[in-house]
Amino acid sequence: MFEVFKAYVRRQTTISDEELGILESHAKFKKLRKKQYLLQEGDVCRYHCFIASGLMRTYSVDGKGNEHIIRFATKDWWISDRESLLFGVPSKFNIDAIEESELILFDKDEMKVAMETVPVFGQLVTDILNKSFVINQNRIHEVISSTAEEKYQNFVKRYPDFALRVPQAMIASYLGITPETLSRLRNPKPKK
Amino acid sequence: MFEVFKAYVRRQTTISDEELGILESHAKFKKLRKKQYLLQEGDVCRYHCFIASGLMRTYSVDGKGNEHIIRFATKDWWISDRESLLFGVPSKFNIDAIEESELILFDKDEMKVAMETVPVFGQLVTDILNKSFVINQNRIHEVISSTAEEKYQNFVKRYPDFALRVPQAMIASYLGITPETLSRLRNPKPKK
DNA sequence: GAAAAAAATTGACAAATGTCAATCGAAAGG
DNA sequence: CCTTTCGATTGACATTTGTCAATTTTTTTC
Repeated sequence: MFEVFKAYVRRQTTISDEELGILESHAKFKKLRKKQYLLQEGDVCRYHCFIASGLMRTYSVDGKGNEHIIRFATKDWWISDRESLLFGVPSKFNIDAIEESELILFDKDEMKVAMETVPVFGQLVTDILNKSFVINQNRIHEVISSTAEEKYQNFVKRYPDFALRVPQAMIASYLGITPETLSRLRNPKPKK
Repeated sequence: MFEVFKAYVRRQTTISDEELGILESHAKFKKLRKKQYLLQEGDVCRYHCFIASGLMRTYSVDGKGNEHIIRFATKDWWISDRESLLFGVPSKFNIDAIEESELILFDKDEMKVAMETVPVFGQLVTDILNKSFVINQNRIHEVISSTAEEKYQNFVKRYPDFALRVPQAMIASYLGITPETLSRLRNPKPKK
């Protein structure tokens, strides 16, 4: 399973086998079935998680029992609750598997060591953080400036893969609309 | 003006006067009157900007001429268009001064040098990035899961200062609602 | 492949938010 | 001090989106 991670890192940086070995020495592995939790609300997030295969989501559950998905993540993406991880506070979110998934976990402290010991990896992680920031910024922009329909169109364009693999109700949740509204966007009334 | 920046850095890290001197050697200064641009849509953002005083905003203008404010920033905050800065692409956003502002600019490349030469500063900047990520994540969560009223209440609670200094129409724009809707939230119909 | 469960659709209606125009009030400039 | 401009409010109405319940369709499980 670590091969996926190696390939991922090699694709983005120039790194030696020795260095990859160091990273592997800090890694733990985990397999999740559909619907299994990686993190539950109230828990403290301890790991930076790399997805070797599968499909995951991060979401909250509000007072009325409604789920709000803030993020999907799939192969070659990282997932964690950064707020909980960074500040050691209980997470507001749940993370679970939409599809059976294989994960590579790096403990918070070991991650720090790994990033310092293998600077190219540290740089890679910082680059990811920068890109994630930009992606979030753009999502904020979209969500405050677009109609439900535009949001859905953009979602399909940006994440065609998710549009196929994720149940519609979850996409609606990610977009901040109800499943019924999304269904109606997709099946407009015949115009006459 | 650099004193504000020094105080800011000293508050967050242990840093020597020599190191602060190095940082100063990379800094440029800029003063903006109300409504003056720091960055205009289409331009490439070249600087990391620290706000020594004043109040700034980042926003886009859509096809209908409507503004969408994605961020306010004030004293001791950083502002830039990270996407444009990072990737060298034309910015989708405008940045201008809501109030007369004093800025300290660090050119992209010089910033990199500064962060490497003064590691505590580098760490500080990375920490800020991490925190910004978390703030954005929380904003996304809020905007997909809250009503207009909740968003406004949270805004006032989180940024009481902005709530006083920023015109209501801009707050509405930040929240992704119309000024009329915000006005009505604030002045509910007498109930009988 | 039948039964059960989950997901998506649809209808009728309610609630929230947007649009446009008019008015009011405050404050900024000459 | 007056006038002009900008910001905020309000009303009437349109549009979008949500809610709830009933069906239909698809997928899963045995």
